[in-house]
Amino acid sequence: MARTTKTILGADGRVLGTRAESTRAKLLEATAKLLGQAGVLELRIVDITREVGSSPATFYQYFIDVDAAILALAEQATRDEAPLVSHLSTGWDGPGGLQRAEAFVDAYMAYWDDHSAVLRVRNLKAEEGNARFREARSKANLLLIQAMSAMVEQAQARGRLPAQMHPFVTATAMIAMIERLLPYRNEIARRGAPTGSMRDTLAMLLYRSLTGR
Amino acid sequence: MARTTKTILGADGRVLGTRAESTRAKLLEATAKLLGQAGVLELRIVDITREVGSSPATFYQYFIDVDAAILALAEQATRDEAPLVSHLSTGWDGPGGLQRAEAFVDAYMAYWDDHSAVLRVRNLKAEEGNARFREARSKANLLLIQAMSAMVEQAQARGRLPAQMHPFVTATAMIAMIERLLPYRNEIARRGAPTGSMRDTLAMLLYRSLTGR
DNA sequence: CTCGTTTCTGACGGCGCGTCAGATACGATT
DNA sequence: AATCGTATCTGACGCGCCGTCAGAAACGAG
Repeated sequence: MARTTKTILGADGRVLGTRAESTRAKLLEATAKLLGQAGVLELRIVDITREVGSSPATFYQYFIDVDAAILALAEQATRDEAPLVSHLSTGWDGPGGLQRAEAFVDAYMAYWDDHSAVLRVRNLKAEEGNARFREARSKANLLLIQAMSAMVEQAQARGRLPAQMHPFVTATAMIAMIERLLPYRNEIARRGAPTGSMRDTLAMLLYRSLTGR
Repeated sequence: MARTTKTILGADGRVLGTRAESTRAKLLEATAKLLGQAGVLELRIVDITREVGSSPATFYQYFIDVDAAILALAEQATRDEAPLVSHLSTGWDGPGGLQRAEAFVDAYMAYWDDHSAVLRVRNLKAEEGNARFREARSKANLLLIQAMSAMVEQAQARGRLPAQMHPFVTATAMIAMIERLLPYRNEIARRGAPTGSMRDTLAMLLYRSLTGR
């Protein structure tokens, strides 16, 4: 296999110069911005190019379609997710375990806030059966799920969690829960739940389900 | 407030005759079908009407836009979700509690399978900030969340769950977890997790988090 | 069979899509 | 500084879907 340098390519596979790279970056930025303002369904390539002051034809020099651009953004998000694993790999046993769970929830919430629009679309497409996006999602969560699985296995070995809990499934469920609950935040606030109760509850649920304590 | 009979109305608010009602139903059915086959992003009104063998103009006699049709489908799904509450209202304490949790998970999975495409779009639009869809989602889950909240409160009163777990947030988190995990099913299966391990794990997580046992 | 009402549709202007051939900007070379 | 080859950009086009309207067709009450 050829060594993969991180050279960025255009839609036709050509290597990009500096000017082109900057244009591509601007297009991605505009895509992310519009995705956040309206929904995916309203996203128009014309609007993206208008945003950066160029022509629709330019867009197609960098991405074969909108999906390709969104996928690039999703991969960017994946890179930002990796550092979160540091909150898990230390383990949550012993004193201060719950605090570490809370720190993880905080970090995950911040991460999600930064990328919510893109992650939403990534997950939608993954669920709709798009292989590329499903792959992107798997890859993004892999490290976290592995770390959480290890926590479950350890808790099971110590007899704190029942054996019929499948570590991988449990870990995936935890990610699912936290991923999904964040969009509900406003709704929960509207119900009059005190600020921070979401963080505390989520941390507690993770802590209990992963360590068995 | 006037008594609301379940009269179905057209896009202009007129009362529909039998012929019209059947056309409307066919359009909804076609919408659901296409939504399941491809994604929302590929859903074309022309295709819906082609499916039914009528003209695009007909569609607009019943729904002001695609969203209106999807919303109607979502409300249909809401009606189908209500019976699930019977699995919760009996409580999961005492012997056989875990089995009841498993029965609930089974029922929820069946429900989700029937409506996945519509629910996916409903949730996407809700998360993107669409008020009508957010309302539809709240309403759909309300009964389940209330029942789960009551379970948490009871467990807290008995000292089985910590007080800092907010009942409403916990309940919402449980719904979020189960809702979200289902689309991962294939992926989980691909990882080699045994059939049924997802059901068992999910049931165990719900059981532990709601009853504290 | 007639006629008023309900329901359907053909046809149209508008707009975004994706593609091409040609225009423009760049920067290396002399 | 002028030239030239290449990298990058764009105007313009044909296509298909959108959403609307005026008129056509189907219905059913009498």
